[in-house]
Amino acid sequence: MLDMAILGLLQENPMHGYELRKELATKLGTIRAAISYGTLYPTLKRLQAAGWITESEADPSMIPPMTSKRGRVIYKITAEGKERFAELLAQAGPETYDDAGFGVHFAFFARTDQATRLRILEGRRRRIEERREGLRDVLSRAGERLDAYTLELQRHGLDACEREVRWLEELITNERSGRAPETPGTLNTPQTPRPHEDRP
Amino acid sequence: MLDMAILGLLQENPMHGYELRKELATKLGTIRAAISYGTLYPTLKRLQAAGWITESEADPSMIPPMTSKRGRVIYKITAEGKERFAELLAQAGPETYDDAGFGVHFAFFARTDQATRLRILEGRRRRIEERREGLRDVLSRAGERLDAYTLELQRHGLDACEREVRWLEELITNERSGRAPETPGTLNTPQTPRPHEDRP
DNA sequence: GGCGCGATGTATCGGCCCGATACATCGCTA
DNA sequence: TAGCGATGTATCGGGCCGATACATCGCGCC
Repeated sequence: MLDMAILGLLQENPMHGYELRKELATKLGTIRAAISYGTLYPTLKRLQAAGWITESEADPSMIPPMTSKRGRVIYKITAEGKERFAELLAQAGPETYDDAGFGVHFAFFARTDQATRLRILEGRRRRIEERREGLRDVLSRAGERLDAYTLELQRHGLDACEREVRWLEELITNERSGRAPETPGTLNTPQTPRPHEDRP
Repeated sequence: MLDMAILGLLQENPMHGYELRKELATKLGTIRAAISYGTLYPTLKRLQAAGWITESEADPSMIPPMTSKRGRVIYKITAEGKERFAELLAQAGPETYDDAGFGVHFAFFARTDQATRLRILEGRRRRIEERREGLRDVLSRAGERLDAYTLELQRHGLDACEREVRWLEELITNERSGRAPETPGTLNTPQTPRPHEDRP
C-alpha cells in the first residue's frame, strides 16, 4: 500500500523523503494522516533494494545550497518501478477496499484505465454496503441492550456509510458515462493538465 | 487502547476470547472493524499477567457441553482491572482523539463522568477542525496542481469533517445541558437499563 | 449411516506501520 | 551569539493485522 503511494508520487516527480511525506499528506488528505518516518525510510530502502527506485546523483539544482555532508537523498523511479506501480494500481484484493487501500487507489485514479476505476469503485461500494448492513442489524437487533452513547456511535457510523454509498454511486454513474468527476468551481478546466508530468 | 476495550467489555460480563471479539465488533461498529485474534489472545495474556483479569474456573453453565479437552477459557475482570479501566477511561492523550481512540472512549461514555465526556468531545472536535482546515488549505492553495480525482477525494473528506464537527457540537451542547444523546425511535426508554450489568 | 462444511474456539508467526527519539544543518530573530 | 523552528535522515520498540494451524460441535445432504 505504502509502496504504491511512494511509487506514484515519484512517478510524478523525483523527491527526497521529507518532501515525499508532505506530498503524501496533501495528496491523501483524510485517508492517511501523514506517513511516519519510521515507515518511510525503511520503505525507501526496500524499494531501492527491489530496483524500483534509485538514488539520484547529487542534484546541482539544490536550491538551498546544503554544503555537502550527508545531505538530502533524492530518489527517482526506475522503469521497473513504473511497471510495478502500474501492476499495483490495477490489481485489487480485499485490502483494496478498506479505507487506506481505497484512498491510495483513488488518489491515483488519473493514472488508471476506466475499467479498473469502475471495478474498484464497485468493490468499495460493496464493502461499505456490508458495513452498513452490519450496523443496521446491530441497531435493530441488539439495540435495546446497548446504552444511548453506543447507539449514537452506531447511528453516526451508519449515516457515514449511507453518505459514502451515495457518493460512490454518483462516481460510478459518472464513470459509466465517461465523465470525469464533476468539479464545481473548476468546470471550465475539466481536463486540467497536471504540471507535474512524467520526467523522461 | 485495546486494553481499554477488553477491560470495558469484561466489566460488563465475563467472556471468552471468541465472544469478546464478536461483542467488540458490535459495540465499536464502524470505528474498529473487528479485532484480530493475533492481537486478542496475546493481549489477554498480557492483561492476565498484569493482574487485571483472571481465568475463570471451568464454568458449569457451559451451554454447549464441550466435553473437556482444552475448552474455552473464560476471563473475568479483577478489582485492579476495574481501577485500571477507570484510569484509562478518564485519561486523555493525543491518541484519544484519533479515530480508533475516540471510538473506544465514546463507546464507554456511559461509564464516564460528564466532565471527562466533555473534555474528550472537545478534544476530538479540535482534532477534526484541524483536519478540516488542512483540507481547506489544500483545496484552496494546492487545488490547481491536483487532478480531478484527488480533488474529489479531498472534497469528500472535507464534507465528512464538517459533518463530524456538527455532530460533535450537538453532543457537546446536549452534554452541557445534562441531557443524554437523543435517541429518535427509542425516546420512550431514555434510561434503558443495561441487562449486562456488573457482576459482583 | 456417514460425509463434509460452517460456526465455534484457542493459538502462533511474520510483517506493516506508528510514535518516540536522536542527530545534524539552515535561516531567522532577539 | 544564542536560541528556536523548519528541514532532513535514521533507528528502535511495540501495537496491531492477516494468514495459518489445529480441534470440536451441530447441521444438512446424499
